[in-house]
Amino acid sequence: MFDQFRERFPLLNHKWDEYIDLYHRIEVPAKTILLKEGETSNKAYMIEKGCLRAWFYRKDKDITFQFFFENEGISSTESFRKRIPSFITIETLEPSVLHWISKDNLDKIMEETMEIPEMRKWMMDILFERQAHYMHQFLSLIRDTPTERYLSLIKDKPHILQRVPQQYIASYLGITPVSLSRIRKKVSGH
Amino acid sequence: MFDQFRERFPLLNHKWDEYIDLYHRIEVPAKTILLKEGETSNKAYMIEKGCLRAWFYRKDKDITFQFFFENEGISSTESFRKRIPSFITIETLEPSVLHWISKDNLDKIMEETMEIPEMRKWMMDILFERQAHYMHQFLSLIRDTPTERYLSLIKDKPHILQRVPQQYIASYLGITPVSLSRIRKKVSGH
DNA sequence: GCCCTTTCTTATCTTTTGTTATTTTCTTCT
DNA sequence: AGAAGAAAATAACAAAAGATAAGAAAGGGC
Repeated sequence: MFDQFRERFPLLNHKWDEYIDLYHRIEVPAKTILLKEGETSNKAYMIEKGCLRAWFYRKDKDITFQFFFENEGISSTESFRKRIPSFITIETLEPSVLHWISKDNLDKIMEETMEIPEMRKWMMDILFERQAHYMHQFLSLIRDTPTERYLSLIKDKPHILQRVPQQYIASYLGITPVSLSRIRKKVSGH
Repeated sequence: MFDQFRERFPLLNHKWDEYIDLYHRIEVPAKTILLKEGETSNKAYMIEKGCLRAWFYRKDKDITFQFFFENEGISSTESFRKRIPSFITIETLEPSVLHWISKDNLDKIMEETMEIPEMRKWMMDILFERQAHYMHQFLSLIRDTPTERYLSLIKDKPHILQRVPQQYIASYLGITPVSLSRIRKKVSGH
């Protein structure tokens, strides 16, 4: 799962071995909570296999605000970065295979690799992409109707619909499960 | 306006002079369009005085998705970074004093300063903060009602309400001007 | 395969928002 | 200051979404 990095950058191979050794592989069942709202995150995860969601409570309902799949990284960004309590819970939706690394070790990797211009550029790209991702999410909410957002989801991220229970998708779209069910009926040719 | 940077970082003073010379000061009236939807951005701006908004068309209505004030930087991020057409228009709301720099020059500054660990850390912080900003915007839209969002705006960013016409705030909240007017009436004690 | 639990759908009613049009208030410009 | 234009408030109606409850469908565990 880390071969993509190894191939991509001209860092000496043994350095990659060293870094990859700092990751720990774990297998966990569905509905495993990796980080609880209020706790301070000190692990970042890479997903080898499976699917996770990040969510939080709001008036005794849970609101999902992001899904994660294979080859993506996941952490409670602000909590992990600033060592403050997380406002989200991270939970597996399927049995998953994950690789985690501690904050201290990741910081160490960062410090070293950020000296290398190429790695730096790569890191910046990732940060800009993530910023753009959230910006477009925000934009879609002020611009589109729930029906339009559902249709975009079908078009752009069909894998989410296939693997994630509908109730979680509803809150991700900013609506109730009942409303999503109505929209689904409407768009499937009344 | 650049003194904040000069004081903050131990870069030799003459380096700052050199960088600051790459900025051009301009004074523009209200409703000046600095970048038009579809054009490729090659300038980034710093705001010395005034107030701007970023917006785009949607079904012949304009939708505002961000406001900018004194001491903030503004550009069509993706357009500027990737040299692709911008999907937003940038426009002054008040007569403003701005400082702009070309992409080439800013790239040059970046390349040099990113070698310095302290500057790098600062840059990373900025990128993370911006990511967190959009994330929270997104979150607020799937979590809160328009009324709640309006109340947060009063509480957290009262300066926006004081300086920006209501119709623009409405689309920023994801609702119509009529609806915002109703909400205002409701929360001001029926 | 069967039971139990969870998830999804459907129905009804209430509340909120959108739409369109009109009136009132506020700005701006000469 | 006064006129013209822009912005905001209001009204009336339509459309959409929330809340709650009940029944149908699906999925997991044994």
